[in-house]
Amino acid sequence: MDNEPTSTKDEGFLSRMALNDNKAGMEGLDRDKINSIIMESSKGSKFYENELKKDQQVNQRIEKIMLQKACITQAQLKKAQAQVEKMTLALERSRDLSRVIVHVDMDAFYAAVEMRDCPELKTKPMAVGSMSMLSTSNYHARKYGVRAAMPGFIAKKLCSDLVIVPPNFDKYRAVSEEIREIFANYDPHFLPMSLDEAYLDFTEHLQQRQAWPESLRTHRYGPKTEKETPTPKDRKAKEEEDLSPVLFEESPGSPPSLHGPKGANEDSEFFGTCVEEAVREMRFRIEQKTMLTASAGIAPNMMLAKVCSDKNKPNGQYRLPPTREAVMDFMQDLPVRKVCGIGKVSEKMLSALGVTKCSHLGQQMALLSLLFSETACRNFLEVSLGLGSTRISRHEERKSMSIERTFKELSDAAEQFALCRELCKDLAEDMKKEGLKGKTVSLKLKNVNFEVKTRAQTLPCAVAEEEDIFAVAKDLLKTEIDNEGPHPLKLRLMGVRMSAFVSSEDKAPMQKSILGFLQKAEESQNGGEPQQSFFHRAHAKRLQLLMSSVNTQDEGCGAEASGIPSKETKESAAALNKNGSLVPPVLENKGSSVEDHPSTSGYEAHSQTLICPVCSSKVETTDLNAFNRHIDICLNVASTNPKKSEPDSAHDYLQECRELNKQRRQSEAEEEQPVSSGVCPQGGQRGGQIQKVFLTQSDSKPTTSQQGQGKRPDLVCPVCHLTQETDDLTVFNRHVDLCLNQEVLHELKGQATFSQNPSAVKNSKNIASGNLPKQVSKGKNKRRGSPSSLPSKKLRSLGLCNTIDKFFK
DNA sequence: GCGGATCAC
DNA sequence: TATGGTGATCCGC
Repeated sequence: MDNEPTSTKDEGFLSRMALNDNKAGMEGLDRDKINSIIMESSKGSKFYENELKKDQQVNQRIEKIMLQKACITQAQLKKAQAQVEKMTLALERSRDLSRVIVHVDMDAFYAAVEMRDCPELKTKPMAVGSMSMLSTSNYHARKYGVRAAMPGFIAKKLCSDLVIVPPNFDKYRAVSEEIREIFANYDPHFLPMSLDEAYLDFTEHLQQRQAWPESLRTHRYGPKTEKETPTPKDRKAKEEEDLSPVLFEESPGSPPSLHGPKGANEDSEFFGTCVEEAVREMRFRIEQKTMLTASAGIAPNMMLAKVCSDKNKPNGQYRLPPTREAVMDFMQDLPVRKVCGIGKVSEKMLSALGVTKCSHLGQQMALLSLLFSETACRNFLEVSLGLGSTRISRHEERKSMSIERTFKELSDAAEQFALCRELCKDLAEDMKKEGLKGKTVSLKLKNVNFEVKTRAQTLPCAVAEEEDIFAVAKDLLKTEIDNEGPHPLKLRLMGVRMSAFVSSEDKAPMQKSILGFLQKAEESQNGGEPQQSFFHRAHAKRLQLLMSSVNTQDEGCGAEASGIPSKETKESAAALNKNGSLVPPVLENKGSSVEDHPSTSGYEAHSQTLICPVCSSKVETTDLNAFNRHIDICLNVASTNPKKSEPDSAHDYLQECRELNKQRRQSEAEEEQPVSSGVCPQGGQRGGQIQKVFLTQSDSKPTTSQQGQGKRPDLVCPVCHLTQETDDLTVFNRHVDLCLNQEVLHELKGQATFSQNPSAVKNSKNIASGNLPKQVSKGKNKRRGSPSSLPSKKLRSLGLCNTIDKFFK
């Protein structure tokens, strides 16, 4: 192995460095020449060296599995094969071909938008990005091997005429909104994967469509299309002729043009009732509205639809018939790399085992099941059978939020701390915008050799304030700096991430009006202090639970902005250099630790007085446990609500409170600190406990005795906006419940009605996925388990059967 | 829970 | 001159 001819190694390494012709528009170009240019441009750079290193690591992984493979006995293989067959049968039985899933993907999206808005670009090879990194390129540039994720300076070597346009994400977002409006007409619950990509379930639409008159299936040419804007702002007129030919002079696999002279009418186009016609119609409308083209794949599940959308790109579509035969046929020669979730590394590892096509996966399943993890194998088997998710579900709550920046070498510790603080500040802002609080803070560092390191710490309770985040990140950074000994850390990237969010509450932006309302009520209760109280949070949580069915401003997934901010970041780094006003944190850090920061010296509530949300009386304790007990007593009702009241989170909360109090007592017990920022850091947790106050319908608290607290202001229902003649929260809650429920019911009914009428579908797109008919989407629609997992340790220690048993269980 | 790695966009 | 940012997941500790 060590003396392998270098050519072999280079070849392997190419799979990492070189151009991958996986993307559309890369057919028939001089690969060797392109690759040699890429390699020449990279050779000797730190980046290149690091890639080489990573590639060697992959090679070692491969060596390992090859060794394991050599140890596998016939008996093991035979047993595995039997299991595979059993599993295959089970999967086969569960095969569902009844859904019509569509994956839509805009063609060279960013580049296409720029070309649309700047006609001179249309004839030129161009890309969006910077000299450091390109986001995407047009098809003209792709002929030279210029592609997304390639540094601009290398792209320039491949194509000296290349025009590089800086990205304009606001514009792309706006266009994305336009296409999403169209998506919603076909599936109000469509799943956006990024600005330019989405999955749609056409099944329902097609059922309705069968009964539609032709008029509903006729769409006019012109940028307006949507009935709401019959304005004659015909920007199209001028550019019509150079529109579609411009982007793609020759669209290789394109089916009949969208502009087929099908319609009798010159200025409109008819569409049939079948899937292909419906999808063609959707793409037509996208093009008329945005002057941009899209490609689509139609298949019985998401995995297949995604592959299909690539088949006739650009400006084309491909339908895979919903029969087992067609599916298996389709998978037969499909390269594994085409499947979402199988990347460069997995491809290489599989390739070492002779697996390059999806059919090989099926053939080698027994072997694979002995070499890869359960998760990976399950995925392999499903892929080999052409199975995938048949139900589209919107993403759940986000699990992390982060910010990172790349810059020119940064070695000065003071500057590093200053940068770290800046990142924490920005992150805290973002967290607040979404009302998030997290317990885990991670610091990410990349040194000038491109080596990446992450360090994390989990707090006993959730935080969101800049100071709290920084206190942790700073310590993590300090440790790394110290570890580097006398040498400085030479960084090229720093990032901060928050995760382990406590709950979904406090999604303030979704319901400003209600929160505003609550804020008011609460301020008066707290004597005007704009402090987030239990009252506030519990209300917010409860209302949100109810409102979540009405509100789906789910932005879908992140990863929408693959920004190329190198310029910006360099500037900001430079600014940091100059910014003498920043206290050099390294000094203040000397010998310091968390204790230096009052805001983090204890995570407990510092308030000396806590107000019970039920009886509104002051509870003289800082012990959250005691306080909770008080509330429990106040409540004195069984939480009978069957709705998921997140008992876990309540449990966690109590646990943490215990932990906190223990810590507090253990540490300097007498050191009483003032309230830090007015917001109790762990407040986010409380919803779990408090929420039952408001979720409990049978909650027949006699009086809640706010009377003693002075007159509560008039309570105005945030739904019906009527003042309620009561100051009893329980009564008021019941009223809001009724109002909300009615509204939800109304919305639901509305949807049922609207769905008969295509023009109104849009109106119902705000029905939350939470109200979808129960969908047991078995897999996440996201990336499926990384199939590239190393063979499990169990296997390495020869316990081969262990894994496979679990896998087939 | 942590850290490295892979993957998608 | 020069190789990104964000989020998710998996695996082995």
